[in-house]
Amino acid sequence: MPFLLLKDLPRYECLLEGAKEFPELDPSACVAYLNLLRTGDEVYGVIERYLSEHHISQGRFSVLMLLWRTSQMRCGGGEQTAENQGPRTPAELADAAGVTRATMTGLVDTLERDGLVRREPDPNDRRMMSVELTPEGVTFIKQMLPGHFRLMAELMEPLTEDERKTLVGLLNKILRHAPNCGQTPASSTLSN
Amino acid sequence: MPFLLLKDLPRYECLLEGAKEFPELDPSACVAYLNLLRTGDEVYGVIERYLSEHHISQGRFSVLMLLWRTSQMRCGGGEQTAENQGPRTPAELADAAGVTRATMTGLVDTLERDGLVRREPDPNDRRMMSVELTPEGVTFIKQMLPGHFRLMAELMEPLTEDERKTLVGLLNKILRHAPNCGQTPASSTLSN
DNA sequence: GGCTGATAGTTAGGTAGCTAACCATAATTG
DNA sequence: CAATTATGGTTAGCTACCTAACTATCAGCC
Repeated sequence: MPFLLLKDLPRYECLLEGAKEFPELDPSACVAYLNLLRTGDEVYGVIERYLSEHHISQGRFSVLMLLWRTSQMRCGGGEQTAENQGPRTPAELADAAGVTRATMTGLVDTLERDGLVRREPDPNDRRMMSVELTPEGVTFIKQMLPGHFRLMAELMEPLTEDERKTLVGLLNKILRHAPNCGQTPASSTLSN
Repeated sequence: MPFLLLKDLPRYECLLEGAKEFPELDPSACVAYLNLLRTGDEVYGVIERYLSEHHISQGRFSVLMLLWRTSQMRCGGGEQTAENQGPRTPAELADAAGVTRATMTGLVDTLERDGLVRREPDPNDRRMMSVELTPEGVTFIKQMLPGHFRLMAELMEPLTEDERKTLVGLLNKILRHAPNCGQTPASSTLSN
């Protein structure tokens, strides 16, 4: 899963040099940005390697996890309404996964091809399909999840609990601000 | 640029609940991992929106930046050897960008199609092409870079200089450890 | 009931990533 | 020198993502 990040991050001195020509260049912001993406890329790649050894991609795995959560919610007892049953139609899955319905069609296609999910027509609305884990899919996800969680734990092992909290706090500062970025000033750059 | 991350990150209580069934699940590690990816995803998306408004993808933009850096190195004077000229063949570009040669072929194809780069045969090695920015490509990258840097600065604006240093330090701890992850124990999970 | 607008899932076409294979060329070995 | 190995760039086929368009169905309105 490459970002086409430059494999060797630019050294800080190079960024200082660049700042001479581009006053908009803030070296420490660049360093933070590139390190954030690079680290994300790297950890994502580690998980992806684990999954690909078992012939599944991150995307397909996420669909299985969403469906598994849905099936767990059904087994959890209590009041079940449409809102808290978890995603099960292609549109709901796409929304939860942050991709388009068209993309979800393809993902469910290959999962169905491999026998991990099945599609059923919705009895109440003829436009809709319902996607469910097959028994094989349940077995597969249950086998994969321990290793997946173990790998996540291993990736974060270098950080103490306090450091993790610090990291999450800083990330959330960025995350909350990100949607506001680039709304007006950057769009007018080309009117130089 | 979706990771197929779950759009709504699981709440900490859900992770605690999950830890009952999966002893391998470390809740704070999960939170840190998911927040890292989610934030990276979000900031990447902001830059991507800026670029797509100008009809270019992150990948193609990175190729242009690599080539621009190469051309700058040539103009920098001093001793020029093959090693410090910067990437210019498809293989060198692919290596620097962290993608395969096959992928780079496609990227250069569309950049050439749009008149931003040109391919020249290498005079010394008949297997090789040399990829260079066209004047149009130079103009384009120069127009784009100020806005690109401004956006990076804007994204990191919520953090102070100290916080940025802290973030980078924590990220580097993870980054250095990541290549060691998943080497032996996770592979044996399926022998449960 | 008929019409209009909205929704769901899929298809088509494009880009971007991969692997494997291919052909041409260069380098190495005996 | 001939054979073998290595390298470079591209192609083919696959998956994953997008947008736009399509068909079928549903919902709302008059």
